[in-house]
Amino acid sequence: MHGDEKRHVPAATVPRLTLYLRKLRELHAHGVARVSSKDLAAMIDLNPAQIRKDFSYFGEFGTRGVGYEVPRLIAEITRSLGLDRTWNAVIVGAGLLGTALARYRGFADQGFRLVGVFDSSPGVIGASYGSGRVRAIDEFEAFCAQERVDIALVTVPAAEAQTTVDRIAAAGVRAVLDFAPVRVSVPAGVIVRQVDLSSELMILAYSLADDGAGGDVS
Amino acid sequence: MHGDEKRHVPAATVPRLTLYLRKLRELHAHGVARVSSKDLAAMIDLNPAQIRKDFSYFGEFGTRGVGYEVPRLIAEITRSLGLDRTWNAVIVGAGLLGTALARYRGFADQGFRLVGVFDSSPGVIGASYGSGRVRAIDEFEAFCAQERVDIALVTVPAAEAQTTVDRIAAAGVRAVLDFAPVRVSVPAGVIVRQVDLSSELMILAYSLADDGAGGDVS
DNA sequence: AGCTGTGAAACATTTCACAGCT
DNA sequence: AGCTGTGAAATGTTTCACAGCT
Repeated sequence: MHGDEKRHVPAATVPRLTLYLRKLRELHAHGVARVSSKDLAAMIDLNPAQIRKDFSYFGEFGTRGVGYEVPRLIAEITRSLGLDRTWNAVIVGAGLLGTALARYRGFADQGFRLVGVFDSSPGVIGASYGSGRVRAIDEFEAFCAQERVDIALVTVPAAEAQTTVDRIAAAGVRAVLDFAPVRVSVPAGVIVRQVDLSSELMILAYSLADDGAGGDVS
Repeated sequence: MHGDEKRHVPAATVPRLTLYLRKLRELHAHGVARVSSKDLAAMIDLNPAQIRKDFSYFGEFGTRGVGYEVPRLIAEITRSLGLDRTWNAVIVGAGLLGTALARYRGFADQGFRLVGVFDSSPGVIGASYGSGRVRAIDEFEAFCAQERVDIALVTVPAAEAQTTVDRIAAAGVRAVLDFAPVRVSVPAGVIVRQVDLSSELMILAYSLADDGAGGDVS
């Protein structure tokens, strides 16, 4: 209230900030200069108070009676999310999904830089993926010692996920996005998020089976 | 309490059921016949009461003093999630991600059957993706009239996501898994879930930037 | 008059703690 | 003695409602 005291940010707020940022960039691209929480809420289908409260955990970005300046708000959320810098990412596992992600431009748009792709299979090592070549996983530790790696995207088969993540954590990488359909455990200080296709399909199945409709599980 | 009255299932319970199911199948494959909520909780890193309460929304599956029979529990959760039948899925958008998903076996393992892949680009239509060929999106409505389609996985570019989903919903498909980084709106009765890579990366960036570690946002 | 920022109320979810069965 | 099933308490999140600024 009186300075830069660190407020406690609810876990549910952070994913919403990414939605706000995306919509605000879109508004900015369309030349919109100002927006109110009411307007933004209508666009994202949320309660306006939710939006104001989410912002309030990071500061006071608006003007009473007026609303929020779009560029200012973009800058503040960008900073709040830690996107005012570049994060280096690697992909471990150059299978179908791994190579699809490696070729996906739109990484860089958001301040994420793909600095390497690794695999253990000799048949894949050396293959080209757009801007580089797949490296052997055995080079991973040496690579990390040379180049800072902030985030690892893990796209190895389920059976290899845990040992892969162990290795990644041991090499000092502190954030993992796991696409394998297994929960992995990590030492304290390492964050894992999981993107789980079969889980998502099952949740949809539940909603379909449960009732004719609106069984929303989001 | 006295029959098959439909209890209200919290939205947060359903994703956890998929985790239980996966772990139970693993236990079953390893020949484990019984498990207690305490043991299962330790494996998934959850509170035992959470697990018991999640189950309780669907019935009483355990035996006091003993625990849960693994096969029985698998059967009950499978049924509760609506996985005691086959669900037909299509992929719309045969780009990098779409084709990677199309080739991904492990769909069928879970009772999901990929019955078609669609795209609008002449360069891609007719291309083979393992068990079939990419169809023209213009055939989509006719296809849906012929074959039941329960779930559509949308892997088109962001700019086309909304019109694609409109078309899918109009064709009578009631569940969508959207991989495009835009929130789409749908008529009532249609369920959308979003898998959002850049949002996930931003959430990881927040956790990394925020503090040295444990800034868990899951 | 209009919109933000925020305590307080309403609602949802998780965890505790224990009665009740085996 | 051990473990489930579940009310009740604790915790977390969303929404309301309004004071305070422009």
